[in-house]
Amino acid sequence: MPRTTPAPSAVPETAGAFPVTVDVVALTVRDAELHALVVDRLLEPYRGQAALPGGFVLAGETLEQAAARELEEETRLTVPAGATGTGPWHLEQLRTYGPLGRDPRGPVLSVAYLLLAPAFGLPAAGGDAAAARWVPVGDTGAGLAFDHDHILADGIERARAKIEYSPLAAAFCPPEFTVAELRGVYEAVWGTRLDARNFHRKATGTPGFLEPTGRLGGGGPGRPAELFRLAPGVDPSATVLHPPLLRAGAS
Amino acid sequence: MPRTTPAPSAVPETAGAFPVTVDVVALTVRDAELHALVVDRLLEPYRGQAALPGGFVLAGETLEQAAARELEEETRLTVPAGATGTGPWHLEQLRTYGPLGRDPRGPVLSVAYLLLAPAFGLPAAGGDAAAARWVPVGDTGAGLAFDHDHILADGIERARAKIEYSPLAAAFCPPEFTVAELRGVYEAVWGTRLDARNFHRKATGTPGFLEPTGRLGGGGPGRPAELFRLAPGVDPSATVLHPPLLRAGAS
DNA sequence: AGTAGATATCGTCAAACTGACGACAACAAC
DNA sequence: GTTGTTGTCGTCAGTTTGACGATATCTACT
Repeated sequence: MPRTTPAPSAVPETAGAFPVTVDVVALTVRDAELHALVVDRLLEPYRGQAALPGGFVLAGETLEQAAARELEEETRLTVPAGATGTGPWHLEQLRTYGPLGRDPRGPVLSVAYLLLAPAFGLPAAGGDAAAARWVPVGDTGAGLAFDHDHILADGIERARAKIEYSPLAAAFCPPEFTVAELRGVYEAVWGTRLDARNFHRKATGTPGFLEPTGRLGGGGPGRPAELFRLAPGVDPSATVLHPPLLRAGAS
Repeated sequence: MPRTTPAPSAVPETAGAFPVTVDVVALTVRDAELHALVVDRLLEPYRGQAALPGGFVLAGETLEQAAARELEEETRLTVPAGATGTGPWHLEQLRTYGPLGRDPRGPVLSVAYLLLAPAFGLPAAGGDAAAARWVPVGDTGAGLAFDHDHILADGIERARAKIEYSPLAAAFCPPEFTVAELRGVYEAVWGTRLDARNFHRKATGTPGFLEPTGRLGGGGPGRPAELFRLAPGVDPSATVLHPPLLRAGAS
């Protein structure tokens, strides 16, 4: 029964209603290289092609919930609660794409999320995904479905820029880590080499960044390194690194 | 006539469809103070209350088109074409809010845009707005409709952070401007005072930022200042200021 | 055990940058 | 002209940066 007299405070009928998807740019550092998480699509469109994990937002859920659900369904990776806070794992909104010209099914809006994960998160396919794997971002022109190449590039650039001014690089590390591990993250994300001595001085000398645990982390060859954790009470989304850890570049 | 056999490549029926609005955080610098653009709502909900300009995205338009259309309808401010490029006016996506718990009409997604405008843009009410005006952002707790207080705060923080590392402050200025005008933008956006001599040294000494025109801009008392324009070919969205113009702060 | 190789951490030093501020130039108002 | 105001150039000490030497402490191998 169509309602001819809409309630005084209803959404106007001229407004469009759009299907909304979430897509996740999940990044990690494995073997000193930055990797992104991709799945092989099991359904049309782009069936069999690689794509970012993601899917439609269901009624009654938030965007963050949809992002976490789709990620878990398709890759079995579980974002810990409070991953927008301190420590390993970090989930933040990247930006919104669409609705025109990006999905053959019609106008679809996609809200992209950026996830920074430690290397111990190993994916396993599920849901609408035939396979899930980490691929090095160096494999350029990944040939992803939809506009996911573009979204992935935006996510990588966001990550590269953000670790300059925020403690977010620690989101790639386990809860306790050495300065060398942290330096490895910067080197992998930026694709550059950094001087170990200067990096140590800057990282440990930046107030509100690292907190020593007193313990040592051994294992490999060489002198054992001191273990650090993120300084307590830091919001990695806020810009707190003064001075910032700038990428070498124009000057 | 309901379709019982959906096309193989159609949006699944379990997917929700959401009304989508765009809201614009428009900022300008007037009388050495940062101002935001607000309108008084003519329609329910929140009728009569102040809000950010914005409205529903219509079928067939992009988000940027919807943002520009709503801004023009409600405030008569026209965003010049290519405002995502160099020069005065700058429009960029801020982030997406919702869909739960932010609109009494139900789940509505809102894509917020950030507009940086020169002071010569004067609004006039129209469309669904009873009034349109610039209000100083210092008037805290503006009491805007929906979650617009939150969106406005996010937009202001984005602007404050972005002028540190990008030439975006010039988006508040006319096409040609003096170093003092530019300094006034920084002082207004950050709410601080800057040393004119050191600012002049940094602004003119940063490669890829300012380009002298050779002409002088006179008028007021004191020695006439040299006119500059933005260096050609800069993408204000890209991080190009090396070293950045950091806010004074922790150190 | 002893040595070689690797890594972590601390120092040193010159160049660049920053913030505070003096000095002078070039205008308007009187 | 004198005064007040603003723009631009210099100076100077303290800080930060980048390059790199030196030493500590581990593993691996002979």
